[in-house]
Amino acid sequence: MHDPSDPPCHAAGLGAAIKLDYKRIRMNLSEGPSMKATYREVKADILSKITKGHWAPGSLIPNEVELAESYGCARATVNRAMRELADDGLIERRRKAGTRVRSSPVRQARFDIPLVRREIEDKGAEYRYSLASRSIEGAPDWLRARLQLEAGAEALHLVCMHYADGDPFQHEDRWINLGALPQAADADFTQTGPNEWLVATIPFSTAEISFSATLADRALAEYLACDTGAPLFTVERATWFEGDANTFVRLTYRPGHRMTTRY
Amino acid sequence: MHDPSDPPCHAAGLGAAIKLDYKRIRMNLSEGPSMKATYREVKADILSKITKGHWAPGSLIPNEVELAESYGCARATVNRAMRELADDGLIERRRKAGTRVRSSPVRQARFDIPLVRREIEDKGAEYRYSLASRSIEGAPDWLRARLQLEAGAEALHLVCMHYADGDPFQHEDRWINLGALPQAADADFTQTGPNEWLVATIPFSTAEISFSATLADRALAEYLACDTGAPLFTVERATWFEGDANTFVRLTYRPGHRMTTRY
DNA sequence: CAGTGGTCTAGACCACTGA
DNA sequence: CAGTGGTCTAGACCACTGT
Repeated sequence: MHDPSDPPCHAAGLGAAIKLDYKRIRMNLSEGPSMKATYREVKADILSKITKGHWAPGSLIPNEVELAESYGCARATVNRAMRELADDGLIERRRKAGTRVRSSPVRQARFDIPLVRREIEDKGAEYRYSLASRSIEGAPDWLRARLQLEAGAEALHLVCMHYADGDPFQHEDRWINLGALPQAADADFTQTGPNEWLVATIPFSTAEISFSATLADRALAEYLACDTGAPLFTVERATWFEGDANTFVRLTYRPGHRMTTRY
Repeated sequence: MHDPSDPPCHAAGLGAAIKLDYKRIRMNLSEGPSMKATYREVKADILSKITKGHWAPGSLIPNEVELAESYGCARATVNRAMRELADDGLIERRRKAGTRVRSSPVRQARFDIPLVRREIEDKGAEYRYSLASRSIEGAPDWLRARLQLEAGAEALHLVCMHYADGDPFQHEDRWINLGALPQAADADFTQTGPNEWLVATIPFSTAEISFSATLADRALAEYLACDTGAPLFTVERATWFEGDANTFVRLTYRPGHRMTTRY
């Protein structure tokens, strides 16, 4: 994930394809300090020792000073390689105890959370947006619970649709906390979606996101032009900015949608 | 994601809560080089400048040398702070062009992909495993396509169930490529699941993972003790080791399952 | 070609933590 | 208390890339 050669959208580069400098092709990193190694080469070499089983899961790796000597580089260089491997979940480091190969590597995947517009345009399809309904309501109990809002909090409730080449792609059911974002009441959501407005207004926030499967009820089926009872992939997201909840959204995708990544 | 103070399982620490050294409490990082700053302090300070709007999205940030002077630290220290912010998707760096605040930050979330056993035991429930069926079959066409297997490839097909406190939790439909893992044919999957065997056998591999929603058919409904037609959250994963596909699995969760994270 | 980030170094001190 | 990783430095050279 640090490696600039990783594809930008995916993660945890196990296959750290390093750009090979042909001057270095002949060197055998496992042997002597024939040439100084870069941190990427060190990282790649250690990685291969792990994946090829030379260093078994759970076993202790030489310490940084020793590795630096054997690779013929500075300790800081080894340190960076090891730190990234630790971030990638492949090794475990503890002071005094040393560094070990993880017995069962942490499996983690990183997902991009794109704006719908980009998601659609990246497919090469034409994006279209439409606002289905807009109202200001007292926040219902489930929403107040979810966002930790006070009793009596008011929210802007929007229902929108996103289309790809004219076909329904995603249904958006959004609540904006007017206590934190009163200016949302004056925003015009008929031309662009609330997501784009929010990104422009509060670009940096923390979020809680969850994925699940839901059944198409009558209304959703009509919006998404699918059968009632279809299984739909759903994303819910709540975001906060400086402690205040500002929005909750439920995004429901058309049938068959998948979210994919590599790691 | 680099910050050791982040919770271990989640990601992209926007709220980089740094452990405050009380000796430093009085210093104002935005002012002079009254005291040397650590990379975490630099990172936190830059982050706050961004989130609080002092540095607008799209705007240019001072270069490393200038920042190092204003924070009273070495350029390498600023570099590490900035590199991590770039990894977190908050800023964009280009040689010669300098560093800019991302106009719309890259939203990405990191998910842990736990073993089912851990997932269940972490809930405080008792884990139970059961093998429902086992057979060696020619790989069906869809599987050969998905894993890029040759015609005539043989696969071990396993169907398993995972229970939490006796209730069905997850249905596992797994195919193991016997071309790459012939020893799987001799493994005993009656006591422990194929996942644990695979982790022990080929701990490091690359994977493609995808999430979707599927409908419970008759068989799934019986396995999961739910109604036919229930919407089920599904994870599919294919893994490769050194270019050879070794397994494909479809994991279907009991109704109502959610996968959640923060970022 | 010049400005910016990318990386490396040799050495230093610090912080944790296992024995 | 001693060994290991965590971080910082001051300086250097390199690799891109905008102008």
